Amino acid sequence: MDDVLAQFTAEVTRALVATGQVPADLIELATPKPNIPTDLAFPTFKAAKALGTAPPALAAALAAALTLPPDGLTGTVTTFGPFLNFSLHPERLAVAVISLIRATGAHYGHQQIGAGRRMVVDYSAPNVAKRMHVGHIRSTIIGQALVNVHRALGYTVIGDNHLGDWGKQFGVVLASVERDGTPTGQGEAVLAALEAQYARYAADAKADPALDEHARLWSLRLEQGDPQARALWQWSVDLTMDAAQRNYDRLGVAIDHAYGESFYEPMLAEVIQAALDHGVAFREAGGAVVVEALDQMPTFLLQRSDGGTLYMTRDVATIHFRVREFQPTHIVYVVGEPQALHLRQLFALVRTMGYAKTTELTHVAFGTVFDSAGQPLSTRRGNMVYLETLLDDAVSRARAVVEQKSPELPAAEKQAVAEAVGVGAVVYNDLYQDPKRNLTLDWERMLATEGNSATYLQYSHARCRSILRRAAEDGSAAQPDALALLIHPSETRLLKHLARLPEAVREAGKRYAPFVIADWCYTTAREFGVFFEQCPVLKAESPALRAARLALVAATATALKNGLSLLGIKAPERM
RNA sequence: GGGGCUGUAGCUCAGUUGGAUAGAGCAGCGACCUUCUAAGUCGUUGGUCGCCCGUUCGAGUCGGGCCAGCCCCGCCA
Repeated sequence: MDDVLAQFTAEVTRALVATGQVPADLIELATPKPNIPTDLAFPTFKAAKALGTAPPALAAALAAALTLPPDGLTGTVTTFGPFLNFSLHPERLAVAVISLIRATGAHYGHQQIGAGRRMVVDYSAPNVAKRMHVGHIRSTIIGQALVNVHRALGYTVIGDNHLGDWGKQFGVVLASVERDGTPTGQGEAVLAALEAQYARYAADAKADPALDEHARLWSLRLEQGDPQARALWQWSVDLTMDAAQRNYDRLGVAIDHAYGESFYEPMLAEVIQAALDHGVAFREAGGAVVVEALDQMPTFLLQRSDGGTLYMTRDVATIHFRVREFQPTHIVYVVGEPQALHLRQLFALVRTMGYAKTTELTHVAFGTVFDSAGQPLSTRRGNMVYLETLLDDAVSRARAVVEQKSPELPAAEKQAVAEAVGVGAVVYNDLYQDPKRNLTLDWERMLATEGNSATYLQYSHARCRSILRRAAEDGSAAQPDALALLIHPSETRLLKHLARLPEAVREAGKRYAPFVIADWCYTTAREFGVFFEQCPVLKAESPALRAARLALVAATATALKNGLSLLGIKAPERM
């Protein structure tokens, strides 16, 4: 089913072509900026030039010659100099938009443009034996939103959690466990303990070469499949995933697979050999396998001189595996901007090797998180913020606000609202702006309950639901409606914006930019806020108008909830 | 030295096939709760779109050159 604006555009295009005065390939319609009081414009500059006439003359001639369908979505047609402007017909807009939202419900905004395409999304990727921190939250939250958006667009999406469960540092993890024992506890607390003993061991090893050598030995035992090393490693993987899962559950994150780096260990020799055979890489005198001067990019390694592999090696193997296993049309990496060069090199290498001939490879780069003093967050600086404590803190602050604003709610509901609001604030903080910008962790901004904030969006939804609940209680919800009565300017503005959700979802997918949907949600909430002030619903002048406004409120609630759901934000019924 | 990202109001950000008068929020000032949730709404203050040049009917948007901030550039991930 075409969305309303697509129908409108098609209708206008058909009418323009039917005049016989302008060929279809010269018709480029534009959506004017919000400050321009029209809904669709035909800037006639190019067409006029091609036809050898003046733009204002062409606009006027077309306006005179146009015949629009009498029952269509187009209302008035006007000219403004060289611009030929089309406005939506308020009554028919209301009927079309609300009917479509009613018919599609929780799927309003969903479409099928991605049908038949398969997308692997690589996101989250926590490191085993470490807590998830703000660096992982960006990948996790942006990645899940992109998964949601592309599923809504009809793509078959496969999420893959590329766990950092391999590499040299595991020798230190295992050696420290051997020396200091296995910490016990729940969630991130036990991981914190493990991190601490890792740090102690690493520090001691700097002074004591024997400890360093011992860690190297554990690393080797692990790579060779030694049962004891393997068992300890598995224990740390399970521990990490348990803790991560608690965070994922709260964030509405569900990742289909977790093929960690370790999974690719058996495929690495083949990858190195293939690169050598192909000639894209060579083995230098010291033994290292080198890729040089690929697409003017800096040299990098596929194998260390001591025979060890690198994350590049595993990443090549990962693409090779994903292509064979999933036959994806797209692979999307939700990885920080500092790794941009690495991924460009990776993509260039697999292209050269012929591993991903028909797969589009995309790096969705996100910026670095800074603290309020402008310092990057790092364990070493001591300003690191961990995901679980971040969520807990946000929820407890939200709880205080709920206590103050809605003391009448039952305790269990207060807690549920606080969880939705607190977690929503953290999620929204990562989704309200373009991911490639750097982000400042600003508690005031993040936990704001006004302006462009998750809380404001949730509040707007709750207000809709509140009206609908009252209507259901007094029985007025059952009245027959007359949607064509919705012609108040604030109603029309709201309806026009509701009509834009499908387009916003498409754009968010195309640009890998969830903030497009966040923006849509925000504008929806604003337009609803104006409508709420200006148009009484339950006390509307007539039963028919009340019923029509109730339908608009219901449509707004549905659409807003859909938008929030794509972002992974819950929409409580009351708050 | 080479490369990437960013630069729009005091602060945080939108502005994407070039198009009309560059938009929000926060902060500041002022107004509105006997009417559906004031976590709201309205008004107002605030701009050399980093700088210069170019492309053209038209540039915040495209191209080139500078400037500033962050990041990356073989044996970590």
